[in-house]
Amino acid sequence: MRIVHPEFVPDASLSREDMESLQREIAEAAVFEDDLSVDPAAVCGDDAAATDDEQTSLADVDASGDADGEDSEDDADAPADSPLVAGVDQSFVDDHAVSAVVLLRGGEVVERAYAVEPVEIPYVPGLLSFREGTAILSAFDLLSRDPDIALLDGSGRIHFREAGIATHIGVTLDLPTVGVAKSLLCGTPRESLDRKLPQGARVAIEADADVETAEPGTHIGDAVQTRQFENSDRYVNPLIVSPGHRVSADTASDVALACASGYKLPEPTRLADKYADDVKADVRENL
DNA sequence: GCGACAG
DNA sequence: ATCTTGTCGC
Repeated sequence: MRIVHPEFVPDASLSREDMESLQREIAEAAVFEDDLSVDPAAVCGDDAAATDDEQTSLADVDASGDADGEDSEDDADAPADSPLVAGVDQSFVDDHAVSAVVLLRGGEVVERAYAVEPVEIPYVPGLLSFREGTAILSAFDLLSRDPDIALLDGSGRIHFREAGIATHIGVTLDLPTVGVAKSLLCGTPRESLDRKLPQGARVAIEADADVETAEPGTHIGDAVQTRQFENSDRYVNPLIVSPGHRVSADTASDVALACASGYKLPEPTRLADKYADDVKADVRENL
């Protein structure tokens, strides 16, 4: 898909100082309120408007792609009107980042693409998008159509400068995005997360002194329990969900929960994670 | 100097 | 993220 804001494209050659100032600009351009073209409740297929046919595609998806793999399948027919949801995740092979994007419509995978780009800088908390952003944008460029919304691994607004990877990519592409992280980068939960939360529960995360661009107390995201053990003493840790761009904190969590399918990770992100991992084998050779 | 932080 | 055995639970 097309880059709407070239000035925000992540540049790993920038100084840490310039990266941070760019993030402040991105945060100001970001919209942390709903501006979606779709109904959050219908994002991941069957719901109230439950359709009909269901088939967990397994042998319909193939593979292709090289230093910039791609492969599109136009079969799966889910409600043609339901939103196109993208799941994005990265894996690494030597000094290269593999970004995988999976497109779902009504719960069915309709297209996948992945891109491989050399990693330029090490991982630095708060600057993740400058390390993985190039690969992500390359993968998005291979898609044959534009998603209505995308779920990315990592934070969005829950970030020191409210410009996590989901926000950076969302603003650059002017695409509604949701950040889905497995742990909290910053901010303070309104309630302790050290206890077993029931399935579907959400605990607000508010800005604290670590979030330098927001007034303390601002609702910047939620800890969301997308999955939980029922008859056990053990428990699953909640996911940390936050707005990337053009979605509110509540809607971001609604989307994550609507895409929950029995696993901790929402289906889009879960499938992208698996795809990114599967692709690693093929990528190792073409290097 | 100490603390501290997505993937 | 990545490297890996065993273990728990449905």
